[in-house]
Amino acid sequence: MHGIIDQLRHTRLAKKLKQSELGHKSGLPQSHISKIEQGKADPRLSTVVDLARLLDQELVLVPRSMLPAIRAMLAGEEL
Amino acid sequence: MHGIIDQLRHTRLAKKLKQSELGHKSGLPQSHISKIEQGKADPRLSTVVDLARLLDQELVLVPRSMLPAIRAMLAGEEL
DNA sequence: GCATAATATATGCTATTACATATAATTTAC
DNA sequence: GTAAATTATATGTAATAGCATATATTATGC
Repeated sequence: MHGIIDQLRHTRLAKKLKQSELGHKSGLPQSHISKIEQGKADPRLSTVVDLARLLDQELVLVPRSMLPAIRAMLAGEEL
Repeated sequence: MHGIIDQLRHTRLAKKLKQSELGHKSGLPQSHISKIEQGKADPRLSTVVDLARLLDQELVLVPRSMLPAIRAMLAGEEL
């Protein structure tokens, strides 16, 4: 689970956004963003979807068997 | 958000699993599975990740720009 | 070093989820 | 049609997320 949260945090940093800015956009207090990013809160699915979208990301459900192919695709995009 | 939940429900049906079976595997009561599947509860991220894994699925965070490519890939897999 | 910026921690309250259990309603199979 | 299977709804409790606000701590920039 905290793989997704770590990725969200990584993306926030890459976009040079502060926790307080993301909090403001999402309606959550900066302190709660901090808790979520540190794995100290288990956020609701809707909260994670909202945060992801604010960072131009989407949560997708995929068959586990396709994970390698999808990861390869994402890795290629990063280059 | 309920796109993911709908997909989970669809996957459960495709695997011919009952709500009570999924509930038992996940430690959640069948009644709560029902609520989640109907969008009447906003489950925690960890709950959704657990349910997904029990159905051989994974939640993945992807750049929105890559959604079409990933969806195309997933569609290909279904054939 | 110091001021400022940013994040982490604390406290408190409300609403909701998670979970238990029971039962009502619907669907399925014969 | 009816019984059995399955899902939906109800009630209750405990734990926690969401949210507000404040402040402590750490990081950054000069």
